[in-house]
Amino acid sequence: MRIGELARLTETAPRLLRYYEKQGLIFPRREANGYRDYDDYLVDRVLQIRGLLDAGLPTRIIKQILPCLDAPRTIHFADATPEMLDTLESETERMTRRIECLTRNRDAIQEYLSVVKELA
Amino acid sequence: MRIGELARLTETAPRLLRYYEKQGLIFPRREANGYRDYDDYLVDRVLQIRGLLDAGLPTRIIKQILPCLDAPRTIHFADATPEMLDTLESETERMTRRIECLTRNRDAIQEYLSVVKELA
DNA sequence: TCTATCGTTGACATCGATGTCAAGGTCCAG
DNA sequence: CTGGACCTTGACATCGATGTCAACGATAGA
Repeated sequence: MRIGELARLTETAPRLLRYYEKQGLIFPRREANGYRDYDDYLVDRVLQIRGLLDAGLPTRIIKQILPCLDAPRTIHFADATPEMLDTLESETERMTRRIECLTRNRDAIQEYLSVVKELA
Repeated sequence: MRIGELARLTETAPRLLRYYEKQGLIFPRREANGYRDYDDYLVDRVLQIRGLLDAGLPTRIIKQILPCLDAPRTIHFADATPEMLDTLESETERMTRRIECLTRNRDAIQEYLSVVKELA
């Protein structure tokens, strides 16, 4: 599919799809006329990228994470340098801390909301 | 305490403590000489702010969230306008989506790491 | 008192994600 | 063949969080 369709399917501006490509997150093929040609699986890919971005991860890290999440699961040994494994390990720790912080605060807000509603 | 000590305790540059103040997240008193004077409880406050920022929330939202999380719990009815309750509700939904996305991807990375380690 | 260290404000720079616009090529429907 | 919709690249702008620097005042220890 072309960039416009992917943009509609993922609610992502074409500008950003090109940006994600420049950051090395997606690699569309090209039609003979130069137009980008996106495979269907890139819909999920882009949604995942948006989710991770929204969750606070920078494209630099997402780029390292994505190859590990490909389905069907292919273990990319070539990519699995010790430094990258370290990066991934410390990144999962950061993600866990984020999850805890988000959960704690979300629960506190929800409790606040429920108290306010009860008193209404 | 003064800004330098708070900076050490929270590992946050003084520049940012002033920035958070300008964004309306903290309100230190002033000494007679103009120096900012931070209460002890602001250590936790700043750590919470950093956690929320790191979790992807903008200061604009954090500013609305913080008053709901004060301990001892004081329900600020004056602040609890319907619009703000709406904001908080939709923000908790966003936080839940973030948590799910982070959890899903973290688990996938951890599984990848465990597989790679097993094969090592 | 001198000096190092810390504090103040304000301006300007940077960085990543995103918006916007210009100039031009492609494609298709009328 | 023409007009509108879509694509290309590239430049420049914006926005929030953060870094850095300048010019200056306050503090504290030798």
